[in-house]
Amino acid sequence: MKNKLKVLRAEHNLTQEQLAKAVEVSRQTINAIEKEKFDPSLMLAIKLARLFKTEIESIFIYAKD
Amino acid sequence: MKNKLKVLRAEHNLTQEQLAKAVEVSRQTINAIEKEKFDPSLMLAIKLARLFKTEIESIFIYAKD
DNA sequence: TGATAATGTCAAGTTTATTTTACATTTTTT
DNA sequence: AAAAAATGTAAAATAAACTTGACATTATCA
Repeated sequence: MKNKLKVLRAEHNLTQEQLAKAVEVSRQTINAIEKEKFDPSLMLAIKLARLFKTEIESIFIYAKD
Repeated sequence: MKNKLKVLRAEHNLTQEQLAKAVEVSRQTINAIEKEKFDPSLMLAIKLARLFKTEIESIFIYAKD
């Protein structure tokens, strides 16, 4: 699954640390998601979408097969 | 986190087994999510929203605090 | 009513998300 | 250029999602 977190974060002028705090996870979690080491939980995805006032699907792009 | 899976599944006339197959998880996973034992992964949530042609947020409702 | 399908649930195991700690590298600021 | 801030990364531990298999209960149907 691909994602646009890094771009969104840049657009909003946030550090990984600040974003992490805003959605209540560790900085390493944000980093790992940006680096696409793993996908966020549904709850974290919802929090991120809310924060950036956008759709989950426009942040996290999953193309089937 | 609350969800409307059971209702959606009923509206679409699907058994847990059929739904499980459609989104490629086990029947027990569907059952556990309906019973709110745990939340789906982001990928599974996306698949379910696609299948039911609706928004993730209208299936899975997370109220903060 | 008796058979069959559907659902609920449990245990044990695997995989994935997330944490903490720690340190190295890169970027920004003074 | 030196200091400080931000990012990348890794290991070890924990928690959560998910699997398979098995069985019990409930609903549907012939």
